[in-house]
Amino acid sequence: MSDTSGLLPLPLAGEPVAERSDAARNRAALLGAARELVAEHGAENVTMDDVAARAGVGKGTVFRRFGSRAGLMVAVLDQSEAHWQSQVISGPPPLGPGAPAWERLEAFGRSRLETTITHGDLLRAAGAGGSRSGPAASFVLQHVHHLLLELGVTGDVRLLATALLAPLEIELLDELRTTGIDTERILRGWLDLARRIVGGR
Amino acid sequence: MSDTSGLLPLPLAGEPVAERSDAARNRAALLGAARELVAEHGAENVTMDDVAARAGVGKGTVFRRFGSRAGLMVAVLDQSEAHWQSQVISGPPPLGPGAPAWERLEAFGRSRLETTITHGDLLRAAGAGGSRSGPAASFVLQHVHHLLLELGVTGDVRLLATALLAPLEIELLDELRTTGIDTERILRGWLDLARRIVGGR
DNA sequence: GTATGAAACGGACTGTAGTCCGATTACCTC
DNA sequence: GAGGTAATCGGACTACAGTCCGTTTCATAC
Repeated sequence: MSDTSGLLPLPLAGEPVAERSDAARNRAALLGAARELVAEHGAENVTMDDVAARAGVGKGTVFRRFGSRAGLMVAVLDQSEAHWQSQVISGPPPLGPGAPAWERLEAFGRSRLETTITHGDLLRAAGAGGSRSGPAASFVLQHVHHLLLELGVTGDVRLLATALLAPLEIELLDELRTTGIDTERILRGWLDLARRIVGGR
Repeated sequence: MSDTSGLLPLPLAGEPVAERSDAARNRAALLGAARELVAEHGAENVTMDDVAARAGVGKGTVFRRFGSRAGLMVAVLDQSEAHWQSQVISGPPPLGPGAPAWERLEAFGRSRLETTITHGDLLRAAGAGGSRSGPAASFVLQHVHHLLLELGVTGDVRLLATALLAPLEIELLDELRTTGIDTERILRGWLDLARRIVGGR
């Protein structure tokens, strides 16, 4: 009961109740194995058994740590997107800070479109909500939300940001490109959409 | 070689090369079985074996006719949406024809949002592209495209229509509602988006 | 160091989507 | 109506995601 020591496993805020050392080690091993296998064979050709074997753990462990195949892919994705995020947070303008908000939004669209296509197989493997769950996803939403506010957009900005991101989801892009619409046209369309949402420009 | 008879299986346009009678019979039986099972147990609890058994055919046949579980669900969906489509084509305004385009678009959004949520389980089972493939999906796109044109929207109207539909996809709606955003707010947000896309209003 | 309880482990097991190929059947020609 | 052929059929088979539970390992207390 009495917390005599001041140096405990700090059960501070909400959930993250600290992870046992073997658990942490396995999480890292699994993430590494998954990253390698995805790089070698493409996300669509990586099975959970593969990942478990490469990491040298049992299959049950993969699921205990990541919940599902989609969950694992989201975790890999979050790693892969770290560099992109750093570009947005502290890279050179106009993607990074320092440029006017509208130019940052333009740069964001261009860059996000590229990144989504590059990580296409991971995003598809991460499943429907893959591009919408996990740290990477909320970072993106947060960023657009912020830019829209800076641009003086009024109303339900949260929903407008979501609406602006929706057409950049991989499934939709796949569909459009299958129909013969190329990336260039998609980008122009998105910029037009952004312009209309932001208003007068 | 020589086409002496004028009354052949008419290989007219593109694909539909006519279906053998047993094939057609089985397609109908499968569709019926699937519809019943979905109604009884919900799409997420219907397996391909169930459907094959209920229709009294082999499992291979289900896949030959519909390609995949998602394909089957899209087919069921297309049936389920027939009534909704008829409302749009020839029902009373403002959803049906006769009302000003803007009012029709408002009615469309409201109605589409409801329908998507109602058919949620089917749409989810139809998978990512489920709401974007099949006759039902292209009908919806076509309709929005048409209304936007009537409203004098200029630019890449095809892409704008797609962008306007994207936030109504079931996965996104699920996500929003999980976050505690209710249907009413989603609808208001969508109408705001539509207003911005259409311009001045 | 030892004891103890909780958490994590692993791999056999289950359920289901999707494939394969020999047997069957519809349909056209003569 | 017999024959030929290409499409269709069916159900055993494969591959993979996800579950379950007896066993092992970690962390803390004493």
